Amino acid sequence: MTHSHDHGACIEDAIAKAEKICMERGSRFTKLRRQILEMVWQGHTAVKAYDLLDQLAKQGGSAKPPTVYRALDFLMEEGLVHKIESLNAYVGCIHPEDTHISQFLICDKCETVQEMSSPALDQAVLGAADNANFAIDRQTLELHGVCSNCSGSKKAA
Amino acid sequence: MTHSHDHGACIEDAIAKAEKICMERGSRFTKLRRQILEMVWQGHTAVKAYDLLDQLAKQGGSAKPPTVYRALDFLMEEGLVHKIESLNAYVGCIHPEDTHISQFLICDKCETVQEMSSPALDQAVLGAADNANFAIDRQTLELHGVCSNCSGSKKAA
DNA sequence: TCGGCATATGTTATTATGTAACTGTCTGTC
DNA sequence: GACAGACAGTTACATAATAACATATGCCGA
Repeated sequence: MTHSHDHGACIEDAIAKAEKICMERGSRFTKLRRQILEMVWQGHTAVKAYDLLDQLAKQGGSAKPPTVYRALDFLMEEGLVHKIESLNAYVGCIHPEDTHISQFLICDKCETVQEMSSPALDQAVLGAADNANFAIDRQTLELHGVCSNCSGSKKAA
Repeated sequence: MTHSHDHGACIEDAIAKAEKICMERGSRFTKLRRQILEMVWQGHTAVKAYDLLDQLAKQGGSAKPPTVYRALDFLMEEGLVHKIESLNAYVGCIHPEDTHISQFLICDKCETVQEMSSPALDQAVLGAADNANFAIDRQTLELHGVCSNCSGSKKAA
């Protein structure tokens, strides 16, 4: 997943999708928002708000927290970024074009955050909530552990 | 769940279990820790660390953050309390006697936090991780929405 | 019973995370 | 160009959590 790949392509792809989505919805993908989104996408790890702040500061400006948080709020509303609650950090969404439930595999060694989409898991979550007659609005599902890269294990063919 | 019930019994039960568990393990269930645990159990909602701090302060002392956080750390280590990551708040565990994975239904109306235990969901989580060849250490599974009490809906018989 | 160790708590200070409220600025529309 | 609405800057603060050191407390063996 995270190992050797052309990450530049990931970033470009993310930005292109964001542009398209905002265009379609009539939301404004401003310079600042693009900048923040690019920073969030600097890798496949979750990025902290204050790290974004520092990076902005280094680029010359005198950025303050609200600047970053507002941009992040916008990006989250548009589904371009997710917040990882257990890390207080933010990660780029890999398929922002369709609204979806987000479930994450978070490697505590390499810090890679992998967004999952498991229909079976979705179903199980819905089923469990339904059993309790609970109407889900949003969910936080974050699995911490060690990814296949770091453990060196391979999926049996 | 949370509606009319003898909550005093819940608290007593929680404290009794905590006492027993700490006794068995040789951990010290001090006055402060008991006090914090009682406060966490003041209802079936998640409680914020700084609210605990305020309550301690009102009881006369001059409590500072580390006092509360250390007690919470202890209680979490012993499995007597869980942290709700999406709320930065803490809730009493309903069955601390056996170590278990924690999954929560969090009502955004009445704020009740209900701890779930769904084997099917457990299985689905394990299955999804296994598919990605991911070794889970710990998980955060928090479902936000509206509980059956607040929606007025009832489970079909 | 006393000394001493380990654990628990108190205290001071600081760092990390996030928001409120007000001000200025830009952009598109009429 | 005047205006409304959205965006960004700025100041101040609120909330969440930890580091580091000081003090107290309980426990155990000599």
